[in-house]
Amino acid sequence: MKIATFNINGIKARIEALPAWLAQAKPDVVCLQEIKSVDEAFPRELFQDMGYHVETHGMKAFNGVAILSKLPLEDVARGLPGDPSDEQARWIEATVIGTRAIRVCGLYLPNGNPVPGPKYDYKLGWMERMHHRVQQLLTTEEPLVFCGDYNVIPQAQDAAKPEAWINDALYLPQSREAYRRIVNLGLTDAFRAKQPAPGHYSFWDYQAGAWERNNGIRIDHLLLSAQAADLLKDCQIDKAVRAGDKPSDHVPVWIELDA
DNA sequence: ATGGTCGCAAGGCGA
Repeated sequence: MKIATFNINGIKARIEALPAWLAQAKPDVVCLQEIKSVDEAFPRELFQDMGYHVETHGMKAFNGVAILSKLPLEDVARGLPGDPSDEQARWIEATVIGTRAIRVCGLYLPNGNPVPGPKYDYKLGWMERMHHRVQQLLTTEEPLVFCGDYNVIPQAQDAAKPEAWINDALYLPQSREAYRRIVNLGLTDAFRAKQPAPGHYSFWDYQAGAWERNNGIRIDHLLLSAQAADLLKDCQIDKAVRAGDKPSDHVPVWIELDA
């Protein structure tokens, strides 16, 4: 089973590039972030016609996540538990029914800039809520995949210019510590496990020729529970997508599971 | 230190 994560930065802007990538990469499951659309405006028929079940958790203009799956989805849940006042659409879960059931969580973790301020406080609070949700799900002992745009650069080797990020919410020690606390619940960073060499990125800013200079960062991650990590066969970044027509500033990252 | 570029949606915010 091939499971991908892709921050598309707006479904309207990616209405051609996303189907083109799906047709070429043929993932079984895709978690999308920043659909920037309400559920009613999401072009679900386009993806249904390509053989995907479509579950969205959108909102007007910003954020928004979705899961596309060629396999049936069960027990869909929307929103990260722990704060009923949180109206931002950043979390969706579903169980994918393949040869075995896999719980897939698609997430769009808050950016957190500028620091300090309420946006950074929201990021850290959101990460604490995610820590709690991961703890809860781990008790099920199901294979779990937590994938999405984490807006965290885990280590210096995950940035072309780590020194440029030292005061940024994506790389501050507190951000990386909160990320590490989640990983240390017992999750495996699929890409790091399969591609230990530095210099692989999933995001290049639109500004200042970041792509042309390969000034990237790795912030899109697939974290696997032990039961899912046992099934891990491969993990790749589809870097070439960034050089395509009208690209997102992120590229897809995917895993192949023996399931 | 600043500005640089996109997307959404129709002015400015978010990244």
